[in-house]
Amino acid sequence: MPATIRDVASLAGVSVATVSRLVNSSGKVRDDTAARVQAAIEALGFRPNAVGRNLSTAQTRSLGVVIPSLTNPVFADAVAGINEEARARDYTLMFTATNYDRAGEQGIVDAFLAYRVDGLILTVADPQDSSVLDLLEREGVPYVLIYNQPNGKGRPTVTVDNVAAGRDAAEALVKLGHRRLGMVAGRFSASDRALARRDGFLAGACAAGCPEPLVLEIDFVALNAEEVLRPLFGRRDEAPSALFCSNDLLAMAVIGALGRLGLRVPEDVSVIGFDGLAIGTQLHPTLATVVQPSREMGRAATAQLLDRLSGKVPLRTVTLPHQLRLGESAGPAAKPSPADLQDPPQIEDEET
Amino acid sequence: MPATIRDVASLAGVSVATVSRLVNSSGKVRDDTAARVQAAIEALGFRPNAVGRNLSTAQTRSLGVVIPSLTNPVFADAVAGINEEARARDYTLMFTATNYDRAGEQGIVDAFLAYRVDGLILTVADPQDSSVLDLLEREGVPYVLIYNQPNGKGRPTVTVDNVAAGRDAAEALVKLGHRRLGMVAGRFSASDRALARRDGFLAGACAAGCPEPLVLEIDFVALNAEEVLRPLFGRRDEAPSALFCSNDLLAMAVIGALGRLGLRVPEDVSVIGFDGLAIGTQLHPTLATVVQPSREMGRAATAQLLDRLSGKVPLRTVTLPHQLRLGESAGPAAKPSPADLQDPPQIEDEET
DNA sequence: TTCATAAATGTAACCGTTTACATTCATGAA
DNA sequence: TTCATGAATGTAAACGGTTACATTTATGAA
Repeated sequence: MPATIRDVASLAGVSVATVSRLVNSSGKVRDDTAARVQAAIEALGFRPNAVGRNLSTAQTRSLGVVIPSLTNPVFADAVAGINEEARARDYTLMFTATNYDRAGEQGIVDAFLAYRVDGLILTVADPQDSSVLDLLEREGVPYVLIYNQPNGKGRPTVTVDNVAAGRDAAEALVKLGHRRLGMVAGRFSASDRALARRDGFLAGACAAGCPEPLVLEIDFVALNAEEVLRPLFGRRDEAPSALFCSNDLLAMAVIGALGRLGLRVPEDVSVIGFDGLAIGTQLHPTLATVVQPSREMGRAATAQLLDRLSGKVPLRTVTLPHQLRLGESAGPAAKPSPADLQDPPQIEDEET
Repeated sequence: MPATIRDVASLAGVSVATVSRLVNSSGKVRDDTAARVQAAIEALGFRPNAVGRNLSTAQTRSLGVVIPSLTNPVFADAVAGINEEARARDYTLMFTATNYDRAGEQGIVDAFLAYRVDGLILTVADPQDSSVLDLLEREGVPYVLIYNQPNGKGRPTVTVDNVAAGRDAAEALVKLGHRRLGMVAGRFSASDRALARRDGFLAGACAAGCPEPLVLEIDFVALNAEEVLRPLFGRRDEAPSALFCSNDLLAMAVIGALGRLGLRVPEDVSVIGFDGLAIGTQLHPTLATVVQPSREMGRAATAQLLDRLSGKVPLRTVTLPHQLRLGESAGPAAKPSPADLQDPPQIEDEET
């Protein structure tokens, strides 16, 4: 129904080649002809059909974006960055969320490949062992991961150093005087980065000579932080005085749950999250967190992919700096030295 | 480079038509031929090129999604719903956020039209006066709005009744004993729905015989709720005892700011938000809010659009039910009548 | 004026599908 | 065996652009 390039050509009395040249500024056309063609274009409301063009040029100027979920704002932030960069360069985004459904990844990528996206940006469940990524390699379709932890396979990723960040979180808590640390995480099976953060956190705690932190795995969807935390704080003397949460959303829920359990943050328990969600700075107490530059990560991944698409710059793994933001939710441990002195005896009593 | 239908056909020793019939189950092909073709498909790793198909069939099985921002989880929720429904029906999503840039809407929709999306789902700045929507009407491309408040122009929308919802919020607060109400909103110029909520809220307050609530407009991006609220609560006896926020994110920031101002929620000030973000139920105090079924709105809009695309069901405006969720952040007004008398002295005590 | 040259424009094949229509093949009744 | 019939398959023309190459037109030097 809409006008085609041929309609324009015949109305302007020129050939389709001339119209194409004008539309794409891909060749010279005399001023008066250009005017005639332009008039025809406007008269017909001609809008070049990208499908035809894509078929002919064998590229679509579109990118596929695959992330686990939009429910966690951290991904939304990354997509915002991707969106900005893509738009600036006149690329269009095909988008989908997998809802952490590992099998679903395949179907989605299949669809994107059918649409012949020029490249993809994804966060997958397991980059070490991903049939989707294998497929992309095989088909030679360029892609960049985000959030996924770099890995032996040398897959191009834009991320922060999750291990180091986890260690930093531990060190920050230790510096505040905490010794009994704990970690609350979503399902590790769905998040290689949460796993890396845990490793770093445990290493940091260990290096500081703390007892091995307790690690709690919480189902993110059927979230009931209160129930999960209650047993942990049954005996205050054994309970952790500081909790590291694998993401900010979880940290917010944990702070809420602690409040409902009658525990004050940070006076009774310190909490530090991960992500650096903007809303964290608005809460009371403000949320201590490890900030990762999500928007920037989205931008960087997109920029890299598009650079690769024009020119042949190879894709590589980029580690962006994370940053500790010590909000009010992380405070000094209560009575540092007396507590430390009293703890060991208690423990030994128990053992004997 | 990838195999085409012709490659498959010649390898299998059949015509392209047969391959096409098999791939799309659009005609009969004998079992043995089918097997041969199937083998060829697998041998070559043939993946039908959607671009070619789209050109030929003049439809793309893709939808354009245009929303103001992903930073507010409420939109992310809607997109999640859109995503689910689209995926279930084998449609692909082209996505972009406008960042509340009204002029940008045009470029985005132009791009989507160039790609020949089969339909669009959007939230625009001003549905009353939108060149984008006019364009879509003119081109006959089906679309459904979400969040946008229904309007005189009869544009198909999936939303809640924002006016009624605003009124409900006012009534709920009044029922809790509050009389001095206030509202905090983002920029009305960017949100017709915030405007509608305000209208309803004011109407509700008025109907209950309350003094006209103060309405504060806050720039959402350069958010500094504390500065904005401080003057308001300088004189406690004149300050509102309950605040209605035009969205949950804002409500969370407001609660945080009140905390920093030394005011307790809900003991000193009640706060009620709008959206029903999931995280609200995890906070402490839990967030009182008007719940709108965002995910469902996304689903419904998509379902409607897709129904329209197959079959000729006309598009219409759907108003989904909202629901008051009275969280802990909204509590009874402090000692209705005596408080009014005692408040001023208390403040003066603190000041001296 | 003539001609070489460059500028402007046109022609038509091609990109990878679908599909109307034509053709061939298999089947079973006569 | 023959033939009508329906099933299976093939042929070729779209779809809406791009672009290599051919052709025409304008320009200016001789």
